[in-house]
Amino acid sequence: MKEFHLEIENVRDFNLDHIFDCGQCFRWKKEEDGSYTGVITYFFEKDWIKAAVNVDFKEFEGDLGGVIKIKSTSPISKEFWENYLDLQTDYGKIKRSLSRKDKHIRGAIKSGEGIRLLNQDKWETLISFIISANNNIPRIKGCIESLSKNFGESLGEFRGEERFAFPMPESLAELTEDDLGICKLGYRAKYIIDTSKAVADKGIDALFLIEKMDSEKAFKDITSYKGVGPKVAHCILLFALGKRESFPVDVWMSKVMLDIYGLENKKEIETFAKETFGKNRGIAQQYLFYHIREKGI
DNA sequence: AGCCAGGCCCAAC
DNA sequence: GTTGGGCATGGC
Repeated sequence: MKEFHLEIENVRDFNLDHIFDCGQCFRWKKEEDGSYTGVITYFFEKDWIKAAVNVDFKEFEGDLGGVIKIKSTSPISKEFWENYLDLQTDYGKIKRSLSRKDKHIRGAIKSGEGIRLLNQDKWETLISFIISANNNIPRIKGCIESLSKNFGESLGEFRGEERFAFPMPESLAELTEDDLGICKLGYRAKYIIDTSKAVADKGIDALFLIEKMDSEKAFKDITSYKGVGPKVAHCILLFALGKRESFPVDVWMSKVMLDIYGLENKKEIETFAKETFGKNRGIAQQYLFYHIREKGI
């Protein structure tokens, strides 16, 4: 099969393990050589991109940044990757700003210093985080792979495995709960069917409209989909709808915020985060999430 | 066995 | 508007 190659140079504040293993995405898998292989299913500039992809990163000595090397089964523009990998954002500046707050966030930033918040596909992220509710990350990954294998388009073999795109809204919308049984989604199956019908019905454009709304209105809109409560909504807003002021609080965040700052409940946590970390508190959240999962308490 | 996981829905206050 | 029970599945 033909492979398309692309390189992006002069990249800083970038670490594949931190980016792909910090809980924001579920379809990237580490290879033995340290690169990551995954599948991109993305509605970008009025069309679906579907490709199996391998991403590698070589960092230069000293302070010279590094180069991202991308191989994919179909051609994908540099503009796509700059947006997807959030390369236009100056993370050095954000980290310096957050670091002024206290030693705790400084420590968290140090353990996940190469984190970048991806700008992910809206549809895939919506369904993925419905699956994430009251679930654990390895099983979430399994459910998403199963959905793709059973109901997504085959992209052929890439690096020794047949790869599958994430299913289209119309494909999931026509399924019954019985059909979804093989994916072991549990009680989330009916939420996924309901939400898929809504998206297939309203069109993918409805998700793009949310991106343009202010956070409060966007939150109200996204929580109208079945299976999307406050926490899942914040994840989708943060990871796919450009709302870096979203601050998801799950059981891990509750643990770390209690441990570090002594905050007992969700309302306290949200108020503190807004006052302390400001408009980029979603990025601060991701450093903290990575930190607690990496180091434990 | 029982507890937990990037919680949500819905009925009952 | 807030609270609490019920909920599929698999790992530990």
